[in-house]
Amino acid sequence: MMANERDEEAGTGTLGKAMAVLETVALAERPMRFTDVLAVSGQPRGTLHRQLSHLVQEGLLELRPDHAYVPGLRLLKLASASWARNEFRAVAAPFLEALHRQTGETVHLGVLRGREIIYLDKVESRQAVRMNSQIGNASPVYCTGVGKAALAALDAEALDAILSGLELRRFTPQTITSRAALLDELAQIRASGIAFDREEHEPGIRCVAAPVFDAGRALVAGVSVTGPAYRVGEVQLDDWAPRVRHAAGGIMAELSARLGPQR
Amino acid sequence: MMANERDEEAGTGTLGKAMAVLETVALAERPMRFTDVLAVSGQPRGTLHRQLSHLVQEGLLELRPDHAYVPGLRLLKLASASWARNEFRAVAAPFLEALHRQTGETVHLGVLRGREIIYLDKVESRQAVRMNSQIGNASPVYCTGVGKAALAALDAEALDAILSGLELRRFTPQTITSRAALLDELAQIRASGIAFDREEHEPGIRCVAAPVFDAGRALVAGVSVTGPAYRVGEVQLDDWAPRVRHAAGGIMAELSARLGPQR
DNA sequence: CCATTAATTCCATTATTTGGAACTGAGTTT
DNA sequence: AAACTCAGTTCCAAATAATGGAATTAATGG
Repeated sequence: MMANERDEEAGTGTLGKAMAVLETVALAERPMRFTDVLAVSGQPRGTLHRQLSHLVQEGLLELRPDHAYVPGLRLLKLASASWARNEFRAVAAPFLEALHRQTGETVHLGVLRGREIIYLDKVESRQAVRMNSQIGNASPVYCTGVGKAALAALDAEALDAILSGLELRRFTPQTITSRAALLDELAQIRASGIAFDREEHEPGIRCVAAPVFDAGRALVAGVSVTGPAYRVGEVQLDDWAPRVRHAAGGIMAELSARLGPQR
Repeated sequence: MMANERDEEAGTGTLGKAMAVLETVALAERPMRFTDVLAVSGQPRGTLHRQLSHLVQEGLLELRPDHAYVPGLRLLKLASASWARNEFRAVAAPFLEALHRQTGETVHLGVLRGREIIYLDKVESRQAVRMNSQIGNASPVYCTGVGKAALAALDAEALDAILSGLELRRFTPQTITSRAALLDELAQIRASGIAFDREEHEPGIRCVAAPVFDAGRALVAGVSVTGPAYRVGEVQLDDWAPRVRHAAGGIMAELSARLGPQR
């Protein structure tokens, strides 16, 4: 109960510890003050204080006049470059747009990182929600379309490494919360090449996804079309499935064509 | 000529050096290999190699099979949180949208960070360019509307600190490249509360901007409306100026109302 | 296959981080 | 007003991690 406080990487080395502190603060729901960080970081006062000071000095955090630490702008600058120059994203973009044109709904591209899905890109259905709040967002693997698609592309060993110790938290009544049921589902996804999310993560949100992977680049990802349940029925999802699979196939083909040869 | 290779922060401390390396790689136009980084980092082989390894281990960089270092996904995750939880952005968002509705053109919110403007948000004119490629982007202060607006909000001392040693590189025939001319321009902006960018940064792009600042929060920023020269004449810019100034005023009022009291 | 360049590993030296404790200063209670 | 509390900051000897020159191994290409 207290062992998995920072279960991803345990923050080894000076940089690792600094990043652990940064992540704690940056991902916190609300601004944290020194004592708040101290409570969860498990580090001595002096040490933590210096780490925070260094992070502030580097522009990764900002210290507001009211002593609250908030994420700094340097992160944005770095991430912007990281996004703009991401080759995988660039290769996939036209396929995402095509898929959006065909379906009219929101299209996502998500990559597996550790035990999470990170959304790399999206094409919005309209500008309703207005922003790529989603890009860079981390979501669970086991209850999102993209996540399950990505899991299905893994070999047994890699899959086990991710699932072992992963808590299958319930988000909605449909969330898969048993390991056995998840493995069944993944087998089905492997067979059909298609993953569905039937309101398993957010109530009222459905989605069809297909895996995208590339052994040479050790890349495991997924594409999906997402829509509100009132507009997108299960029949509609089935109908879109081939297009989603086709887009995924196109991305993979393009990947090996564009990036493979020169490997 | 070789002194200002890393002129912003000189990367002191272990974290600072690591960040300097990260920035070098993340902001590079193209993927860098070990030797490429070595050439510009000015550090011994062993040292640099370990630093890069640590960055890879932390997910801030990725090492591709072809030995090229590329920005890692963890940056996106951190930046996404940083963006989503930024209070200033949240306060400004409705004003940006109003400005977009009034003008129909692209609206930007940019913040001064060091000697650069970092774009915090934008509302696109249409989905032509499709993505917030701009968000997190760093642009020069002296030849963008938002940048000049922000500079005009600074006191003499702060302004001097930024301008001293800043190279006024020419981007277009209209770029202001003399310090004196820039100071004149800033005086004019201070007087009128409005900054123009008359194709000074990118040919064919014009913009009106107004400063947004808050002494209490040590925040210096700007809002702008940007459009292509063929569609947006100088008369049009003049016409929009009051609205832009009004939006900037609204943001400042809201800032002190929402965040001021509880300081 | 050999020559050459690039990438990685090694390890004694050096610099930085560590962490317990003491200090400061603002706000609160007696 | 003095005593108390709590959050934040500073200090410094000991422990730890980073440094960097040189040797080793892997990749490239002629």
